[in-house]
Amino acid sequence: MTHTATSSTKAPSRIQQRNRILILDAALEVFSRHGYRGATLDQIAKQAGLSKPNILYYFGGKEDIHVTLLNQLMKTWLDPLKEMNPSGDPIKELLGYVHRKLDMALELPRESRLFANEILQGAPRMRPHLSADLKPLFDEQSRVISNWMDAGKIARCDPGHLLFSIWATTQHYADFAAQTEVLLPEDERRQDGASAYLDQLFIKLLTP
Amino acid sequence: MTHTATSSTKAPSRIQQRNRILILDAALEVFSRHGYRGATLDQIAKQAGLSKPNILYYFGGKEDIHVTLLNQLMKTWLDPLKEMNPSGDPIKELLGYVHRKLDMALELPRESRLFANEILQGAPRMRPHLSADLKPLFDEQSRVISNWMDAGKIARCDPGHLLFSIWATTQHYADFAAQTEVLLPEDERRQDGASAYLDQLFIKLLTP
DNA sequence: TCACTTTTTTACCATTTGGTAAAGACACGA
DNA sequence: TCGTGTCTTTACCAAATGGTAAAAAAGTGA
Repeated sequence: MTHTATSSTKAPSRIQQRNRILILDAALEVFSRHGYRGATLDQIAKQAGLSKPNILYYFGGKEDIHVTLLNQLMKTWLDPLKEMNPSGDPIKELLGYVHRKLDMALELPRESRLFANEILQGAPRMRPHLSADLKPLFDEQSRVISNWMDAGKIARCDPGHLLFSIWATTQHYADFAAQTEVLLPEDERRQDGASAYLDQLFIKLLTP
Repeated sequence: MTHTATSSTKAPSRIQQRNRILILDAALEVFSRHGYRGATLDQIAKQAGLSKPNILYYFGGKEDIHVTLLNQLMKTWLDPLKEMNPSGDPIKELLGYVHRKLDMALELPRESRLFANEILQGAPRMRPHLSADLKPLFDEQSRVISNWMDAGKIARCDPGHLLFSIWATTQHYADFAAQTEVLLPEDERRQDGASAYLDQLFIKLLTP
């Protein structure tokens, strides 16, 4: 067998685990900055502190690394949305979601940019995931929000566009950081500002 | 002289104008999809229907094309923000801005993606522009909004984050179109939905 | 310690990529 | 129709890129 690394037969060794993580971390850095086409194996290798052939010992190729990263991302990316509890207090649940999303954007900006890059490029490698994983969750949570509106617990608005606006406003702080860094003086750049503003924005929208 | 095309000496001929536009249009298509590093001159040449050396007859190189595109973009990109009138009705002015931005995102998605790509990559070629052109305008309009709040004409909130959220929500419809296409059924994908939702969102935020 | 497996390195390779040189084709006024 | 400047093509290049083969080195269990 060419390389055992590809998930198949037996348990991965200590060193295998370490290096795969090293590579994926380096790849995340590079792919999230330059997109799939713009990233090179040499960049990833250098960032990981390994040689290019060594990287190809652990992964089948450039695309394999990218796909692995995307699969991994899809899990963590959807988690905050799943945590929304239909029987909780609607406004609290939605604001909680906003905060989890904002925290994620600020703590995992590379993941956010990786996602943004993939979508910007037309989601060539991710569309199946979007249909299979995101779409059902999106529909389900849209229905939950709709039910809250029907029950008069929150003001009526389009649930889909509501979710879009939550994604847009939170991810903006990760994806457009290069812009906000220019526009906001350093002392105004803390999380508090964004967090307080988004609270205000969505509380006003949702309060009946 | 190697090529007269570089803006210097004399007036550009008919064919020169046509081909430069052809090239810039093709480059916009390619750069906006793949980012600077991911785009290739061959792709641009093919898209433009010209040979690669022919393209290099009109532009100094790959970077020259990208920079030209970015300069061009900066103008049209800032226009909607400039049109906000300090002595008009605040809510009407701000909603007008939201609509102009949304229209632009929907009519010029390639420009929006070009911008997003550049910022995602850390704005390596655009940071000077941001500081020189966007920052002053951002500060000025933030002050205008602040004054409206001081006068009690709109509810108080952070003007900077307000502008961020307008940018985020409107550009989302261009930059993340690949995602919304998966999530929204075709008949719900018209502009009306987004437009009505954003109206609601920002009216509620701004009404005192 | 020794055989055997896993990991890493060295040396390549074909293709792609940004870019150039120079010869041709073309337009157009005199 | 001819000459001169504009535009386009052909034929290249050196470097970068994704990837491979095979040998060398490092581990590892008996």
